[in-house]
Amino acid sequence: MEQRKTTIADVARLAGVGKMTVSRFLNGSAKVSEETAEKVHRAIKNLHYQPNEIARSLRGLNSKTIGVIVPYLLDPFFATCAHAISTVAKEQGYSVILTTSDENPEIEHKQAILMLRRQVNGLVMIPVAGNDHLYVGEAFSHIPIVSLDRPLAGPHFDSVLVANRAGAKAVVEHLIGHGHRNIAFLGLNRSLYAVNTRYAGYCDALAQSGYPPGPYLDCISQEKCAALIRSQLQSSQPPTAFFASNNLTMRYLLHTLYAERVAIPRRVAVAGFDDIEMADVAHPSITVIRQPVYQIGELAANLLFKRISGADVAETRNRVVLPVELILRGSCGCKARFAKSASDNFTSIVINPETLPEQMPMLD
Amino acid sequence: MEQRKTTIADVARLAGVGKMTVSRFLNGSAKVSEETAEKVHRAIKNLHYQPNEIARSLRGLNSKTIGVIVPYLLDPFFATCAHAISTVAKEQGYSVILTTSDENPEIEHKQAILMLRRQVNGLVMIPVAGNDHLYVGEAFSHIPIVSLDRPLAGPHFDSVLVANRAGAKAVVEHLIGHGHRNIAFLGLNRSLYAVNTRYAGYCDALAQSGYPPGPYLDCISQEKCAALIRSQLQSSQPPTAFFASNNLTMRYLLHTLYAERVAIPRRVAVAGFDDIEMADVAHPSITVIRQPVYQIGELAANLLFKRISGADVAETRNRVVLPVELILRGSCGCKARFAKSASDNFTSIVINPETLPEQMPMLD
DNA sequence: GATGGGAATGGTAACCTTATCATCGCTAAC
DNA sequence: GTTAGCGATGATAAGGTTACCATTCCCATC
Repeated sequence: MEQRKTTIADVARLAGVGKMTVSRFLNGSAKVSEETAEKVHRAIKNLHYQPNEIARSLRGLNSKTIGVIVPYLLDPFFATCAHAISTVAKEQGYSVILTTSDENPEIEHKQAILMLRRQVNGLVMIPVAGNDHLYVGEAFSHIPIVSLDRPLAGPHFDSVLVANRAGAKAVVEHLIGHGHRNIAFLGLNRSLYAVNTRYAGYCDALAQSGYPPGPYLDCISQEKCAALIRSQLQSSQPPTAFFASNNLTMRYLLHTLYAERVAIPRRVAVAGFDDIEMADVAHPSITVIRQPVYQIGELAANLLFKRISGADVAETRNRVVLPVELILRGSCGCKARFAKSASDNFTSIVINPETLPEQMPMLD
Repeated sequence: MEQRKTTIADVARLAGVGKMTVSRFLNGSAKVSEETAEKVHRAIKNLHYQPNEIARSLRGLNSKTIGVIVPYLLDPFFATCAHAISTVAKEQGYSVILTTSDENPEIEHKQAILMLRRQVNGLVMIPVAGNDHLYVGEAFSHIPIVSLDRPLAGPHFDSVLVANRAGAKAVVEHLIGHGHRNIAFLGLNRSLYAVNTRYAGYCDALAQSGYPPGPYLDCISQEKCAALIRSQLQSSQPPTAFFASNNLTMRYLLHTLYAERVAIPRRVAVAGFDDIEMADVAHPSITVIRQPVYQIGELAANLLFKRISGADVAETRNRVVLPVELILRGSCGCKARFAKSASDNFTSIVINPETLPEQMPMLD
């Protein structure tokens, strides 16, 4: 017995007014007399009427919806971005259609098109690595997109990035300052923008001191990564420091070093890019580059809504590169200490991008 | 120059056929001749036509959309659930409208109603603590809801929970087995279902051995929590073990103990509910109850789609209580060792809920 | 040759809302 | 007393799609 939903017509009938009057009452788009308003209000209450946003979207120009595509929600970095975007959207009265691409170009493409069909007013995405994203230029020719964490080509697309290269350079410089010159790099797939850009910064720092790059450990899986680290430790010229280029590789690294009972930082020093949960309570605490994760998502969302409102936004694309922080803790060889509170950032050095935009291998 | 979007009528005109033929071609709802299909296909390609899902939803009975409400995405537990739900929805061809309630009843209410207005076919939610949720019974009288992590009252609502009480009891029993009898409990707001239920299990275990409950530390903030722990340590009868009832309190606990240089497990033993990232590489590794987080989300989504498909689901409500695992690592006093790989679960004991449903303070 | 029936296709209405224009009643101004 | 103007309200159409029914055409059947 699937009864029909109550509509604005039902309300109008019960209140003894026209549909338009009800609509006006709901949207406040024009004045309704005190008396009529009362009648309509009562009718709405009695019928438990809820306006149909679908019909509203169809009629109007605005679905009040944005799409969000992230690779995963399992990674705290992505989850935090998604949270920030969701929060901004809520404040703006927009709903979020969220999906995960699983770092798979086909899924991403399919989901992006689906969002288009759902008439989203804009899209915030972390584009899948190694995809050319030609389709977005075609399909989203009239709908703004903001990418974050990774650049995205397109005439009216904005990107929010961080000082990957400068940050990596700074932390590796710091390791060099501690006397290290054979520093291993833990990375993932080379097609990942962040890894690649950070690798460049790592090379910058070494080159600046006249050293060659150390070994590049491609951490496809935890097992593979552990094996690579172990073989490095047993080589004739073992690295004296490891630089993990993101939170995942840091986890692999620590896992392996703890399991092998390698003393940090006595035998090998450790530093990473991307702060990880527990980095401050690890033993020793971990020196990292911290990204302003929440702000990245927040800024991306704000840029999108600026485009959506169509205000005074130039037709040129924006690329914002945010500074990062070097958080000096114990694993690099610095004197370790424990934070007194969550907001105590240890020794923190702000790293600004050298240049805007970064002179980095980019996809466009 | 905002050109009108191309519609099914444009396609029909260009292909020289009726709208219905195009619709049939798109949906495969009826046969279309080879020749016509070809014409329509070409027209769609030429015009870059994309069907309007909004219009489709308005006409049909099905928006192919579900709503998801979680308190935060910053907590890995919630993020993992959201990821699982998103994945299932994707497989089912559904889109997800996701929002965060920020553990705020008013936001939750508002967002739930908004989803209703957007004609979602179902809702998966982690209900805000301490809210009676009377409104969902009214508003969602014809739309299925599945709650997870926390129970939700309602005639056609399902819930997915875990063996909170039995799990907490098991891990506290284990601590007692190590000789502890003064065990402090780290909790959050008492209105949180999980905390409350786990506290009951903690009391069960102590009572079973004839011991009174230890101090309840209400960890409102990291600072507050640290202060409470410190004062406990300095009391005349300091606890010899700490039980952290969720991942957040565990983080606070470890942070404080490390900062205070308290030897684990020599001076105090530690165990928790909810596995945390890095628990296996912490120093020592942390004994916890692990919840099947991803499966919770997955199961919740599957239950929802069973309701949506309206198949052979009885009108009675389901309450599923999943088993948890006791992962014995070093912090409880057991002989520590390191996992060889991500899938190596150390010593793991499956804890089944004693009874179904749990005999716990529930909201209905 | 007439008829029945199935396959392919088209026309129309409906989904629910809001923009637009029209209407009505009233007051203010001449 | 007429009219302009304004405020409140209503009728209609449009937004893009699909369910439903009608139509057309052709072949098989008697």
